[in-house]
Amino acid sequence: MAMSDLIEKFLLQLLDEMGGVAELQRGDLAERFSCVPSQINYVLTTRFSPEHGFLVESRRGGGGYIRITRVSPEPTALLMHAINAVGGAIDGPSAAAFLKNLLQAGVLSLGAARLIGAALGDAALRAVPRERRDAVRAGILKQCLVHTYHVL
Amino acid sequence: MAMSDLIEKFLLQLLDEMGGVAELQRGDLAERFSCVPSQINYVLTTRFSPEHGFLVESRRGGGGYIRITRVSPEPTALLMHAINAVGGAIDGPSAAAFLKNLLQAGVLSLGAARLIGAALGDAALRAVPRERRDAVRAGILKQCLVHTYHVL
DNA sequence: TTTAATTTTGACATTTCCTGACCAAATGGA
DNA sequence: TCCATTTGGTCAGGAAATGTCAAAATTAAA
Repeated sequence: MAMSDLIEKFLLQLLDEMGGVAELQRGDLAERFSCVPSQINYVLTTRFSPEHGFLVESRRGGGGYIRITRVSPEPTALLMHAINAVGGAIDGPSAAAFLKNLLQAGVLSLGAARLIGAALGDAALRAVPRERRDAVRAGILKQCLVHTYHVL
Repeated sequence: MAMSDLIEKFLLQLLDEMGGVAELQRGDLAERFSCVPSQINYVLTTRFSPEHGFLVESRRGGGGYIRITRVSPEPTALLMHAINAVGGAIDGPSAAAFLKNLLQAGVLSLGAARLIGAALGDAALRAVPRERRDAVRAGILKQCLVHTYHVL
């Protein structure tokens, strides 16, 4: 088993114990495994990338740190599925359910979900005749999701 | 956690307790944290800059002071004005200009501005007859801004 | 056995933090 | 007025972290 695998395993276990967020110092970890610090970067980029469902933040200088956060894996797949599932019309409650799901899956931030919710509400669509609102709502929702997909 | 972070935290809490304005003496604060006075300046410039939403005033000499003021109430006024200015209908370019202004004023994040832009675009409103799009757009934009106002 | 992919290492760059020496302004008393 | 005292400001440099990149070593695949 390569050293990178050991480091990965260590970090995964740490993440489990810490409930999804682990904060550490690169030098410490490197010392613990008797390797050069830059090897930690290698492990982070190859095994803790966003595609693998992790977010890595860091800060340099005195008191610097590296923070690894477990996020939902494969947001793009979920988004694609959601976009296809919206269809040509969608009523308010269904749209709200969609947003709630994507929020809980971590694909949308709370702020984004609420913002889209505001754009989809009946208050926002007052200028649209009732019988056409579901179609308009679908168009807006889809476009917002497509936008989110592109931003990801 | 670096000392600068501790000082920042202390000041933020003080600002909360004081309702947005904190007045203090550089030497006192430095002594409290056992650091050199210039470290206070470092914290102020790196964490309480105007971009971060703070105003820092000071005076030297006997009875000198440093006053930190939270200047986030500004965005709410801008938002109110914008909401009132939208009116009952708004075309695409005008809406884009609105968003750009609010973005530059720091009222909207880049992500939020783009998201609203996506919800307002012709692609999202293709289910709406052209002659009614400006009215629908105004409704959505207004509702998004109202939502942002409530979140602030 | 070759060839390609992955891992490991180290030199160098960049960012952030902390300190201290020196500078500038306001105050107050002689 | 003059000057000593009391504040805060500025700047440069060292220290403490992380980031980058490419070459060397190893391992896996054809």
